[in-house]
Amino acid sequence: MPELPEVEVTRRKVARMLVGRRIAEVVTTRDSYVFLTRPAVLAERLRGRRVEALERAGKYLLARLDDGARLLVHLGMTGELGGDGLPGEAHTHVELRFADGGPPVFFRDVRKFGKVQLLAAGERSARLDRLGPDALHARGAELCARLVGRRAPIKAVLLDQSVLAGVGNIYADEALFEARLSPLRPASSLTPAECQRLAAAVRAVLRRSIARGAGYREEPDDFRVYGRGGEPCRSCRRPLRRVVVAQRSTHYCPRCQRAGARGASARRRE
DNA sequence: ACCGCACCCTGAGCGC
DNA sequence: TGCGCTCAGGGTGCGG
Repeated sequence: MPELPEVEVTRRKVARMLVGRRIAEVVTTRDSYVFLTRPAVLAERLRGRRVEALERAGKYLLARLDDGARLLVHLGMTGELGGDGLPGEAHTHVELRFADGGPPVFFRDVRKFGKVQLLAAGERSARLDRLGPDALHARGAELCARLVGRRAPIKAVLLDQSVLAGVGNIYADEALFEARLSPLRPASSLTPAECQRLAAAVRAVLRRSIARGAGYREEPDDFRVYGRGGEPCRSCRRPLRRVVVAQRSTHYCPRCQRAGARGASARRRE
């Protein structure tokens, strides 16, 4: 579930309970899909380390440790990081206990699509290296450059983390609506002006969501098109459409987001 | 290099 | 109540 806004809100919240504290003990469940670093190794290397900072790269969280190592966490679809978990609660995979005796921090993930990995000091991560520019600071020219040669629908390409890191299914739909671009447009057909519009829309929808405190508690009303197939468009009142693009549900207004945004009607006005 | 698809895992909601 | 089905906001890896 978490896209960039949820991850950023989590980062800000968890930074307060993590940064500056020394890890005394690590409790994990048995090895599973979520552990890119074996639980025993993770526990051994984290013990005694102090957390210097909690950073975000796209949808990844990175806890920087005092020995230069980094703890990488991805929340997948259902991952949660926080201090309000119960020890031994189902789906809790990691519990960090601290030397100060204060409240522990938990990593939970029902579906186990999340990931935990310890990167040694200076160790590179192919996952991180793959990421494009952070979507929160998307720039039109950068976006445009990455759409060259991409014939897939712009919606599908926006989900590619090497294009813009952090955009997921919800905010891809929201940004395309805001930019008045059809999700079905071949990515490479976007003009520089449209790339600018889209980059600005991506930044805007992400920032608004962070400001609202993005999360599961978000009001359905906060989304303009996502999950609203069949409902009237807020702009033109005609029904929104739900289609499947890149195996993901995709919501848009066929009238406000025309496939030929640079089509006949747009050209006629020029 | 790009694209579509299968797959990873669990729970919620729905029709019967 | 229970069963079987579909769906879910993540990413990777494969073959074409």
